[in-house]
Amino acid sequence: MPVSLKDVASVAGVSIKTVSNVVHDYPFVRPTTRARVQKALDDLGYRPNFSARRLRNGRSGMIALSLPEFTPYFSELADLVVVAAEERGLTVLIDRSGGERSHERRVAGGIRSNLVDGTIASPLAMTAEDVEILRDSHPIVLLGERLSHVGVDHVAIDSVAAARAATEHLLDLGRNRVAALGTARRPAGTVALRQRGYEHALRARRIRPDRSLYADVDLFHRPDGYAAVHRLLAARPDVDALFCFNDLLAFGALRALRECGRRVPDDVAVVGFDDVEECAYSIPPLTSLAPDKAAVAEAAVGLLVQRMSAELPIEPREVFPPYRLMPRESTIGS
Amino acid sequence: MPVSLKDVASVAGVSIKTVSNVVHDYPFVRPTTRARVQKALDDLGYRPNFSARRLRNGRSGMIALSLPEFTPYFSELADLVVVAAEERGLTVLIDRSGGERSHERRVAGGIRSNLVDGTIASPLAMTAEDVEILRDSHPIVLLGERLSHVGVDHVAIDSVAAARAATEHLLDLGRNRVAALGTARRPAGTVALRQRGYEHALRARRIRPDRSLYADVDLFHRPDGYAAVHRLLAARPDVDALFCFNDLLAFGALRALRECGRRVPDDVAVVGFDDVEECAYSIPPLTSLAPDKAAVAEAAVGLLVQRMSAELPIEPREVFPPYRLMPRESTIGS
DNA sequence: GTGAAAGCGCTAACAC
DNA sequence: GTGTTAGCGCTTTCAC
Repeated sequence: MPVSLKDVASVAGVSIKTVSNVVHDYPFVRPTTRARVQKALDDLGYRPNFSARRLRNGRSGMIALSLPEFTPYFSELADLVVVAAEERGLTVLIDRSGGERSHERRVAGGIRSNLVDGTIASPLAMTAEDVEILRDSHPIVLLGERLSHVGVDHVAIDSVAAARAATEHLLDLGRNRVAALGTARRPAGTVALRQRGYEHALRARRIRPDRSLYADVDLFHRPDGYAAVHRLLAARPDVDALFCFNDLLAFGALRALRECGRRVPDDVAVVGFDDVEECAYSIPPLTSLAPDKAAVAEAAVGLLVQRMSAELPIEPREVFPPYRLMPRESTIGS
Repeated sequence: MPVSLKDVASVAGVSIKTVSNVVHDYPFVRPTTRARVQKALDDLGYRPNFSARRLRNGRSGMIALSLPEFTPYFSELADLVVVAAEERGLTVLIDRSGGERSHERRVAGGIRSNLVDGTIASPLAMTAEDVEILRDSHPIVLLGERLSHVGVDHVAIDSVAAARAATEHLLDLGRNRVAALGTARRPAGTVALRQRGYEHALRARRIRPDRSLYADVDLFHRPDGYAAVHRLLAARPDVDALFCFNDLLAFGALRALRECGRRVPDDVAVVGFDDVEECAYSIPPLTSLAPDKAAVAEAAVGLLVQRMSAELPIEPREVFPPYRLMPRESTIGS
């Protein structure tokens, strides 16, 4: 049975305002009154009604974090976003969009816009137009590079440079048949950028990108990496290195390589992307391109908070958090 | 700029009620009126204010899912809970408690109680008393066995029987120095139950549980399994099997075993618990006790929905979803 | 078919 | 120091 301020007020024999004052630690309340009200509060088990509060003052103190799914990378990121938000007194409402455009749209600016004060979204399927519509009505910060230049705040590492660094690490090892795992028939967003970085690295060494070394996938999960590497090895048994566009693909790849009798890194060196915790425990441990996830989370929350509390419109900003390569045994042996 | 029903009404030249009727697809609205209102709705970009709606009709259509952290098991479970809830038209607000008691209490029945219609919580630190206080004021369903018999709905596989089955699998393989990885100085909750299942299995084969085969941990993460197995091997180099209380511990264990030159499963067979996706991709793939996670999620949401919509108080119920052992190469070779 | 108005619980401006 | 009151946006009788 919900208890309202009014209930407490009548029990304590004071007005609703006095109860409100006590609840909000308003200093100018006579100590005896305060004690009496506090007792009534405790006895009745009063708890503020957030909907009413939000309706009244227009803020909920909550932000939404919309993620396609709870894979390791997004889980680790969510953890950090929650922490960063808590430091600012904000509660995070986490939403799993399933990568569906309709859901992403709804979440980002629609249904929730009157529930949360702002949204951090990692869109998979949302289009630039979707975002355009939303951004004026609701503070929003985008994670990942898919919709760059769309006029909203943006947080993502420089994917091209990072992919290039990962590929160069393999080339520096003397490998010259480096495959790219995670490409797509019609590359877009993140995939396109990582592919570009890979190609830049090759070209800088005067190596011609070779279509037969591109392993396409539908999703970025372990089974996709597994299946793609089996196909790749059938077509190009001479491959000597693998740049995987994320770690899950790499884990699937490690398994496929092992099944095909390839030693890692002796026969094939493997680099992943994201540096999820699992990298340190795979066999062999996976060298991975590590985005500074804490910096990503911090930047996203920071930008969003600024935007939420801004009086005037803010120019869209772009933040590129740092990254670094974490070398492990999948490339440098043990 | 938020648009209210009133705004739409004045633009469409009708009353607020008519707009509401259109928004709610109330059938008895003259088509011409409906069209005019719909146009105003679209032009102004009306979106309902959820706080107001909730304030008015007492329900938010949201449930909270409170998890200690976003580890693989909880992430997979969260995915399934979101899906199960969506099927019932509910939105899930996911909360990361960090395993802190104060946070768990707040979430479970406190701060959020007026924001969500019910809560599914997987408590790590919450005590029985905490739950007692909350359960009458707020629909709640608990995941995991830690607080059994506390008078609230409960969903958890039979941990004792499941742990026993996992241990028996190792014994059936002819191993007789089976260590338990994941025990604690002061076993409680899940740990106590899994330990008991392990001991039951041993005793049924007339094997005396041996303290030196208990590998204690602080947390259930990969590094804890890794460190504990290094200690275990130092003390008991003759161990020939490992029952790990969760998969992450097992992944840490696999790595430690490999570093110590133990072959899996030839020298040491390893069983995990939870059957997270990673099991199929570890090297070797990990045999694991697989709770039916979809059934857990389904049961949790189902119980909660019943409770939320109940007129009369419901007796606390306990649901034990099925589980099964998923044999893989970490015990049965390849 | 549509309109007017009360009231959900809260906050804040304004009285006293 | 404390009380009164308007009104946030919505739903829902109850009139018309």
